[in-house]
Amino acid sequence: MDDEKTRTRRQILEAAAELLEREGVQALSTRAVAAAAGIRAASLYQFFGDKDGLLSALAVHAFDLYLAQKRTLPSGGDPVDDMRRGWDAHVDFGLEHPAFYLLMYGTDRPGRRAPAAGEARELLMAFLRRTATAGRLRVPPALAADLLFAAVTGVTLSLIGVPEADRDPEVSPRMREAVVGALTTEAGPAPEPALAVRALALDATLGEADPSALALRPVETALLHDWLQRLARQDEPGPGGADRTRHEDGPLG
Amino acid sequence: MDDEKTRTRRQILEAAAELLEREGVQALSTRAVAAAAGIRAASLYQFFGDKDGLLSALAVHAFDLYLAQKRTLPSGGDPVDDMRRGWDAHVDFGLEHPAFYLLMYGTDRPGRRAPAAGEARELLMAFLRRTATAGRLRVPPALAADLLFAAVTGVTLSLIGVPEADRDPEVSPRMREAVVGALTTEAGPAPEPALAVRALALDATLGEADPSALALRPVETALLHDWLQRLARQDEPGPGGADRTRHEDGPLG
DNA sequence: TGTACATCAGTGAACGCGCGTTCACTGATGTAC
DNA sequence: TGTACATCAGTGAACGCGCGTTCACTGATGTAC
Repeated sequence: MDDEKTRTRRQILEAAAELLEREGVQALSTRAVAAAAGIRAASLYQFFGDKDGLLSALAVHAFDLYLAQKRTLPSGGDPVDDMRRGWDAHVDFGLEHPAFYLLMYGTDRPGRRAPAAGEARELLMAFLRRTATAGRLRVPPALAADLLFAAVTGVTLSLIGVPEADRDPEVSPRMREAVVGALTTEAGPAPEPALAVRALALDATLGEADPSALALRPVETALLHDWLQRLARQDEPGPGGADRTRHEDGPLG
Repeated sequence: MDDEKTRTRRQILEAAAELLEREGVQALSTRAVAAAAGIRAASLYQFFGDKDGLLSALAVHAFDLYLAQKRTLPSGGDPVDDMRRGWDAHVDFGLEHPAFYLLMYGTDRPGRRAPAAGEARELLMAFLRRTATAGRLRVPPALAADLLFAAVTGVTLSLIGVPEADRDPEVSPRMREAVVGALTTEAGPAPEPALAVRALALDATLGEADPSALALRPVETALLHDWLQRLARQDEPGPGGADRTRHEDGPLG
């Protein structure tokens, strides 16, 4: 019986998803979703509480699809290659399911991000911490996550906004390489890793260690984290060697 | 009398703009806008035809503000520095006027971009063609425009979605430098400009020349344009020298 | 200068619509004796 | 096995609301004679 209810719930969500992809977000009235699912609008309230609950459940459903697709990616050992694959998978998902993507990452209501987006970010952060531990990250994982997020959603949303025939297929790969190049270091035993990279790798490793097993007291560890992050931000070689000094203290930084 | 009508129209738009910034897009009902402007909802139909006309006029108004702010930027001669200043002005505008920005670049209705956005892109393209003529662009202007647009809107929208206190001030400058580095070449008389840069500079200069003054026939000129663009895309030094070969033929390109 | 008329921006009231939501109910299913 | 009862998913109808839009009208303004 409970199984049956779960199954009905899933069927409603699948009908709503189909409607969403076919006619867009604004076609998702309670009546339209109910009709698509073959029930009455009033019945939705037993499953989802109210319309917001329905939309949230739909966003979770969308993230499930997204993460399921991502999970099929083979991990090729090299974290930077994994980053590229993750980028491409993200953009592909957005272009294959634009309505879902807009529900997940669109800007209807900024700040009111789907809660499931938090989980996706946590997965990204975990990946970036591992990358930092491997000494392949130039910047702190949180900053890398912000930059990757901004770049990949910017690319995907702008491609979605353009008719398929008019899309320049180079936009995504070029942005990907520009960002990957700015965030990561070369593979191999790095002939003399920079100070920042070493600080970051240590910081990430420290963060994963059991606090009670460290030779430092908590307050000392916290201070060390702070110092390492400051070192990490201090001297990273910029991509392409562009002159950044004149702009580092602009209105945003 | 016509002046007076124009003035009233402007006052309605300013009231609508204030309402938009104060309460968001969805507060913009015809009744609410009319009340804010001190008139009746029915009167709006004399000025704007219908609600869509009001919103379009509001988007135009927003772009006017945006371009007015951009026009105050001093041009420092160097096109790459101008590109940086333009980036910062864009992000600043978005963070100062988030509701306007969402109306202009948000993703409520992908594809249904405000027509005024086309003018803004044309300004960007003109700037990028000049940059290419100066031999400072690594890629064709249209591709550069796509990349700049995707990156700067991605950064701005993602910053808008985060509470002001939680924003990392490094996100925008770092993305800016990554993209500027990927799109442009170093200043100075470039000790041996790459083939791509020379091809692009020639292509841009050709595009600005009077066709009848050229020694080539139209069909020859068109073919030359094509060849130059192919050369331009063939060998650009990637930022940071990241290994791109394995990914160039991915699902997107 | 004064009067009759035309113009038209703006009004007030109402229309019909789709929406989210509520609620008493029905009828099938499961349970207790 | 049979009967009476409890449960509850789903129903049908209605509620009130805010919305975009329409339209006959008003009254101030400008114009022609």
